[in-house]
Amino acid sequence: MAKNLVIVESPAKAKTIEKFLGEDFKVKSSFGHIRDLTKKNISIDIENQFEPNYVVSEDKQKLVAELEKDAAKAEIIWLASDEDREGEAIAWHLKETLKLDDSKVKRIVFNEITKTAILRAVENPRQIDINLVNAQQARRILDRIVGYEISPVLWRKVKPALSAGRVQSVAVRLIVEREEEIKNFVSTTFYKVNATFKVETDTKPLNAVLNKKFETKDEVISFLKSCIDATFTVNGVEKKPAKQSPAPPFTTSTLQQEASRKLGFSVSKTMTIAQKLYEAGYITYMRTDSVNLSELALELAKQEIESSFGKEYLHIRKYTTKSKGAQEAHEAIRPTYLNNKVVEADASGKKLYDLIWKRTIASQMADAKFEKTNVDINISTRKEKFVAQGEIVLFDGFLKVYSVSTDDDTENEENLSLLPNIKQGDNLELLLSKANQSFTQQPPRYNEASLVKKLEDLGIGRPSTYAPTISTIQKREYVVLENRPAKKRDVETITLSKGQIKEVVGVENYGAEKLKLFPTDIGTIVNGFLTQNFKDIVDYNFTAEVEKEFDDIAQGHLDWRKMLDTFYKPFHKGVEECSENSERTSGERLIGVDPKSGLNIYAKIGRFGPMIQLGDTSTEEKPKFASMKKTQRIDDITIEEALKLFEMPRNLGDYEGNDIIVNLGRFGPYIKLGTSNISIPKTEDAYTIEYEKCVEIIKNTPSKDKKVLKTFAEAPEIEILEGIYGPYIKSNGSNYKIPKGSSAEELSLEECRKIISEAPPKKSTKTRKTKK
DNA sequence: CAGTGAGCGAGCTTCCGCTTGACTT
Repeated sequence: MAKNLVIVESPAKAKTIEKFLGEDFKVKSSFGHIRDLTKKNISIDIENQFEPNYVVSEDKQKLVAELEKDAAKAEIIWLASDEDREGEAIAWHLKETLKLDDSKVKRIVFNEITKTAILRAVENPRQIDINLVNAQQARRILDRIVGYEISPVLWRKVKPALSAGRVQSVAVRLIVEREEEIKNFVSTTFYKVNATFKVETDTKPLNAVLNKKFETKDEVISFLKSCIDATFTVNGVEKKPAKQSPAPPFTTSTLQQEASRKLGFSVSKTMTIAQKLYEAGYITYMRTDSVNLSELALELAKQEIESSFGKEYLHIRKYTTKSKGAQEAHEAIRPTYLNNKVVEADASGKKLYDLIWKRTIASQMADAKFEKTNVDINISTRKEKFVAQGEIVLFDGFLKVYSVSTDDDTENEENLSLLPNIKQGDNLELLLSKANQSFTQQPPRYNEASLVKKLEDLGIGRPSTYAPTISTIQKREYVVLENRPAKKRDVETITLSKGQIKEVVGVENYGAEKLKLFPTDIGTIVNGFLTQNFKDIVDYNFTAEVEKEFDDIAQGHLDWRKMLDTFYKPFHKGVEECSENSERTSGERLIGVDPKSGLNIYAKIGRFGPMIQLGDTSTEEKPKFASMKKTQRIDDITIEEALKLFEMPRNLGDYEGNDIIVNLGRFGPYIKLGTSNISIPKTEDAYTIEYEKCVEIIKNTPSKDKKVLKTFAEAPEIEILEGIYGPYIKSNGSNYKIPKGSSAEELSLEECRKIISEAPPKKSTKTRKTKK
């Protein structure tokens, strides 16, 4: 039996390390945290100095029992969780939970997985840093208090099952406020003038841009008029060197951004693929905020660059992080072996690996060098100048393998290239001058990746939570990912050619959106409620401020319980005041009056989401209600659209003895026919769909008869059925998996009963139940 | 799995950060 037990966080890491350490060491993984506050209540004894109540969750009990057994047999237990706040806490929880004696525990850390680094770590053990652990406890408890005290206020004041938190609520706020900026944005128009000149000494024409933008068409026309008889002279030709440096290696956030821009991957898709590459040993850990590369990686990069591109392309660089709150427990994301250009993976895996390989290699390559040329051209009749820019690449450097893309989808940049041969004093002949009408652009909406970037800039959230946060705010229906078609607008183009000024009006597309984050009514209303009642918590600087205090705790300068006490007193007072005094918030808007009944029509948030109310609640007559469609917004729904919602259900008449009833359900439009319900495809409109079409849908819907493999006369409640995941047993409404190795048709009643009685109690049924 | 919204009140919802499979009918 091994004398040493090493515990790391990740099983993939455990496997690698075991190889380096030899027979005396057994390496196990804790799979992250092993215990936490209980989920069902706040789990903190606030009166008793914020004493937390930690429990080992059900899915970790087996693991903890195993670790206990291994620890009992070992002489020394090496706690090798990550070198950051959470890692230190994991080590401490392990020590506490496994009841390890101080004399047997050694805490070691390494932030690269190489034999030298690990052996060095083993030679330099230390004790658990309790200050750092306390900083984590403060973080954990503060997040729990914020989440579990504010969320219930939302349940009472807005809608059940909503949530608020230090991270998610700021994410929603960013999206809501950006939408407001867009709504208030007034586009202004301006004109950019460019010109094409004939050059005496070259056949290639010279393209230039006027150094002034005009606001009105009159200004443009007067400018072009003054060009008709003007002479154009090259005033100066200036050449200067320029360079571009490569981007640093990937962190989680930059990988998500680049995979989104270059490969079109969602944030969660990127993480799933990266996880697989990591488990296969192709890349280093994918949840990191560090841009650092290990000495080993730099050596591998050097070899690869020298052999593939030559010595002149090599430029070893050390990058330092700029992001707030980075803890740098891991390396940057890089290929484990840089000479490995292609990996065995599916198409997406190959693409993501290729991106990581290129970014890593490029980060250690030389700057690209350019020569930039600026030419200004005098106009004899005006003081404005035309300006031409040229650029030639002297040395491509890192651009040989990688160029960073930007979020700017507007191709504003001129296509820079080689200029024709010209010198100062040359006279130019104007061939064409063109003024294009342009419009100032509204601020861009966030997509998943740009939201992650913004959160990281604010120091909010961690690499392991970016993807889950994005999914949470969508699950709560605070925001939606949507596309918007382009709109059209007229654009004027005014040209001057051969002494003639002409105007043309064309049409341009603008404002198309693809997979952008839009706030919903609920998101907007909850954000309004939070910014009004919990201003400090949703402040963009809140996280940065508490992080400073967590750092003080980690340094031993601040007591964690005191810190929490200082935070809690005013916070809790705010919670109580808000739940007593603030009004229920429904975002109610009076749309107008129903022309038929004269009743008021309101749009508001109800218990089940956005709805239309016909009539007032204070009157004798009970109001009528109808849910709004997902695409409709309280802000801009019209009376006509609202009244249309009351046209459901529609009875289209008899079909084989039953009425065809078209209605809207929780899962969208459907046809009710007798006892069966049939979904109406998205291509049809439930408000206008006709009888014949419904019959067609009914006929095309396969009957839901389940394939019964076996029944028992003695026990009619037990059935063996064929499902999409293979055969299973159904008994009294519950389903049971058939153990591997047994044939479904040959199961006896006794065996079925045994499977049913031995089945583990259902764990996750709650999450699948309809939310009621 | 298929409209609900008053009011009564049971009993439920909820956070962030660290890690992977188990699971779905």
